[in-house]
Amino acid sequence: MQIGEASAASGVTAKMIRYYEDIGLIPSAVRKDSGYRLYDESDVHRLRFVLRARELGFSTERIRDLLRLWNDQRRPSREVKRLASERIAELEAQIARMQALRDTLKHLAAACDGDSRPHCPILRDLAGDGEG
Amino acid sequence: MQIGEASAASGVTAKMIRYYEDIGLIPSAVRKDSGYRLYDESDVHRLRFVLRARELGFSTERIRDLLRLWNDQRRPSREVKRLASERIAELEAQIARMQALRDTLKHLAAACDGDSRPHCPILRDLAGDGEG
DNA sequence: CTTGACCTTCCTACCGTTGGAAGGTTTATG
DNA sequence: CATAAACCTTCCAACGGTAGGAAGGTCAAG
Repeated sequence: MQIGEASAASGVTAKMIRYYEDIGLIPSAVRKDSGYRLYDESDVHRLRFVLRARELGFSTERIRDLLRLWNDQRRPSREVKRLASERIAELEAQIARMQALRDTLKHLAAACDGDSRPHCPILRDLAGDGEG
Repeated sequence: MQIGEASAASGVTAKMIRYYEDIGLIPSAVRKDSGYRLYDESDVHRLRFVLRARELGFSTERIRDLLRLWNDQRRPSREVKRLASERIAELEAQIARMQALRDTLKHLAAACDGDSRPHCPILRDLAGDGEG
């Protein structure tokens, strides 16, 4: 099948398939005489794997690792679990950071009247008026 | 003061100060005969405002809005509060998305033995083996 | 033979930030 | 006065991941 069909079957856009090939995340596709890329079911399977890993927020480099482990029949599941745990830790850290921002903004917003008058604790905070 | 001192006083790198000027987020700095940019306390104050807004994750365009409101003595605080509320909603959405990812990964990681054997529910999920 | 869907490569942009190269200016010191 | 070193200037490129478009080649059906 050509790239369009592989794209439809995998959910990865043709643009991204070419990009993934370009950066070496997936092997170079076989070409027809015309230069068109050709894919088979196993390529589509791999693209779906990449898509799912991206949906879970793994970076390109981590997906590279995951693909390598996927292809390695003798992998220790320990290594896969470690990558997942690292991703979980990243997510926890990001979540905590965002929750802190949200809480700060909520406090500020709660203190702001939100009417037609100019007085505003939000701007006051941004301006650092309560800092030193 | 020159850009280096303004940078140290505000916490915004000289690189970013030039960039903010370039995109019109802050006004063009006055120049010495040598071409060096010159700043005063109010410039530093504005840079700190921008830095704080960025720390809270506001986009450049939102910061543009916030600066405009900050400078407008007749602003309705309603508008500031609305921007903050929008940012809170963005954060809530991002947090929820990341929590969902984290939970999925936690379930998968919990089901993975993490030993020397190759069997791995995480790779199984990524490969979509349980999808159709 | 033409239409149109599909493909190719290459260049551009987004966002916010960082790095570096190549060169000019200012200040302090020998 | 010369020189070093700290500072500044502009310009160009990169990061990650994705998207858009231009200019052109290919292939099937009508």
